[in-house]
Amino acid sequence: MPELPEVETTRLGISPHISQKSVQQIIVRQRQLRWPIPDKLEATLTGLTIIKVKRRAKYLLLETCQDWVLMIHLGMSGNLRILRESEAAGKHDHLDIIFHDDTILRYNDVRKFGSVLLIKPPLFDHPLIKHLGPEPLSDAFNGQYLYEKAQNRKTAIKNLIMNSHVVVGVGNIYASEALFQAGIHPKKQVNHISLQNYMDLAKAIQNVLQNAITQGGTTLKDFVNEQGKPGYFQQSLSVYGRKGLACFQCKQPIENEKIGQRASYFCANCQR
DNA sequence: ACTGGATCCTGACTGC
DNA sequence: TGCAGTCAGGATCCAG
Repeated sequence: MPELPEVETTRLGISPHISQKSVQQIIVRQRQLRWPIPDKLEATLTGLTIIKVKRRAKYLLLETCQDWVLMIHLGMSGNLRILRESEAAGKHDHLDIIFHDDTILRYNDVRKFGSVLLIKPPLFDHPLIKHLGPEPLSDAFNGQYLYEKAQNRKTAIKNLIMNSHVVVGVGNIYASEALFQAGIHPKKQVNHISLQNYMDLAKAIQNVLQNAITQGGTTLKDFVNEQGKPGYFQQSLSVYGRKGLACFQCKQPIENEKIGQRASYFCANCQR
């Protein structure tokens, strides 16, 4: 399930195959995703050239030569692949974008939680982007920032860092991993955490995400890159999915509890 | 303004 | 073997 590293891996993977190419044809097989694929997509995008593939949070932004941007979210089970030649569409292959040189960008999403939308700049005004927090790997995100965001709240720390209005791109897996790395219990109330702990946590989040990007995304569920190949990050997970197994630091069993409706993994001994 | 819960969907897995 | 129930998970929406 794509988190920020998977989306970035996808961006880096598809960009060289579709940049500076013009759209020749679009095939939509299923319009009903998180939001319906707009009816005007085919007429609007056909003939336009993709200039650049950018990313904001977990949204991929395909900028065109005109005033349109194709905004793609992979939801939880979505993936984009590059095909060199036509290949029979599978059950959940909802969209093909075919370029003038026959390269195909194919969108697949089993659970249909993703979205494909057409938007106009300025992007920061778009309702889905307007209220997003800073990118975790940017200078705007640091311990001081997190500390300030926490002051008037009472929620559990794991909920805070997974809130995309606070910071984007930290999903369920990497939230558990970062909290373990920082030695903070996922249920700890956000206004009871010191500035020093927030500085450690911000660093841990950046460290976990950067490592995952370097390694090409996690393959824990069904993530595949632009070539349909899995990532390799799962070997590096310290707590996620390790319920009952020995903590790598202290050998106590890893615990599993629901926090904010999400499965959470932690070491009650190392994380306080 | 903030919080927790419900919600969208399908496939994998568990238990009877 | 079959069937029902549970779970996974991003992010929005809604009610309190």
